[in-house]
Amino acid sequence: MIRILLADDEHLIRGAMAALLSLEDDLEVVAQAATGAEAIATARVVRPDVAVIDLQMPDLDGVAVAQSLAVELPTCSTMIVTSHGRPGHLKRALAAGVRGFLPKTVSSDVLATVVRTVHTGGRYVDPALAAEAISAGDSPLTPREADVLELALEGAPIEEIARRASLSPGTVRNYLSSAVGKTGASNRHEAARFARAKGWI
Amino acid sequence: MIRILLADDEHLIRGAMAALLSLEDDLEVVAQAATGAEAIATARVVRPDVAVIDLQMPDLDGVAVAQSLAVELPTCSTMIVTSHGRPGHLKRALAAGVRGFLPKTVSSDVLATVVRTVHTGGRYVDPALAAEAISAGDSPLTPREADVLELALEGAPIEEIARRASLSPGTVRNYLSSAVGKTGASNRHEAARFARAKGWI
DNA sequence: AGTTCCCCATGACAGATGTCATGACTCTCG
DNA sequence: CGAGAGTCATGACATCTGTCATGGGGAACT
Repeated sequence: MIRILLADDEHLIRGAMAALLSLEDDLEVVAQAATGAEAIATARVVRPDVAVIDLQMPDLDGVAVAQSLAVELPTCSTMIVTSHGRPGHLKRALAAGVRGFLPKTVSSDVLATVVRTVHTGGRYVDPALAAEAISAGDSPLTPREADVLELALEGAPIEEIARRASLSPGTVRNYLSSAVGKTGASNRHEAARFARAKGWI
Repeated sequence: MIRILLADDEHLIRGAMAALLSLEDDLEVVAQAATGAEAIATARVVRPDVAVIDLQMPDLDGVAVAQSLAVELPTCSTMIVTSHGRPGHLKRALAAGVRGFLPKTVSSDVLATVVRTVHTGGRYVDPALAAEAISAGDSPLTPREADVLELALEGAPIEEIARRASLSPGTVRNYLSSAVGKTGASNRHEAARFARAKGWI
């Protein structure tokens, strides 16, 4: 019997997934959590075999949870399910030791299969997401450029970005200009959206 | 027995919700759809009592589906479930004749209860979303301002917005300036994000 | 030691953007 | 009808942004 921890902030989804996984004879949902912190705390106690974590949760990112679990419970395999699969997340997740990465568009059969796969030490990444990640390529942005571009995401004026990044406005403009060039965008806002879509920030 | 049509592009969620609803004795999921168009086509054939529609789907918006169903199948009550509850959607949904509006954070009990409520002609809107919608207030933007601001959302330069809206660049700048003033933002990008958050565009 | 890349900054310039004044046309409402 | 509001446009002005040249300092690699 594979003991599963399920974490998703959407109560409905979580309950439904639990119901669905429980239909399988060899799977058992032994704990549920609605936040990242809760997931970690619960995992410490119940020590599940597999943790199925939603990528987007109010507090801790699914990847952050996976990172903690990898350290604290090396015997527990972590897999992530997500609604919006951006390439960057996949890379970060794999780097954090996640063994399975699925969009929520897969069928329940696949989910159950992947739970078994990761439990036996295998890995599984959704082919479509993998292809997207490969096509997105590596980020051409330097760390600083990425920082600044991320602050630009909310549409703040350069003055504010400079303050928040503790840089001179001129430097911010240089970084942004460079980022705009690298992304092929026509202004920083477009560049920021593009980089976000690629998972670079 | 209440006959239900379930539409959600996320296969996993849809299957899970179906499993969950089927646990109830008086509910029966008679059809499922992965897109808006599919939902409408299927509904025409199976004529369900209640349609449970996800707000965000690849093709047609959940609200658009609700609108079609209200016309074609007046006997079918429509309710919408969503992950990201923005106030504007709620208003649009109610205007489209939707009888129930829920975030996916609710428990399955609530879902089942609301299905029964809307089936008997009642209405149900999640209290938290309702409060948010009220606090967001009505949009101060004129229709044209909203149009233009929406085009600005992607970060396009004014030149392109003007082309896409078939307006002169000067006019676009006037609308945007007005919108920026009304939202209290410091530039159009911030204004666009703000308006989006409020559900105005 | 030299090269290369990143970080940070400044200054200058052109073009994009935000703001304001102004005006014509249309529609609605009292 | 007149008032008010929305739509569309133009012109002028100040400011913001994007781009480019330039330079010092540090880290990494050859």
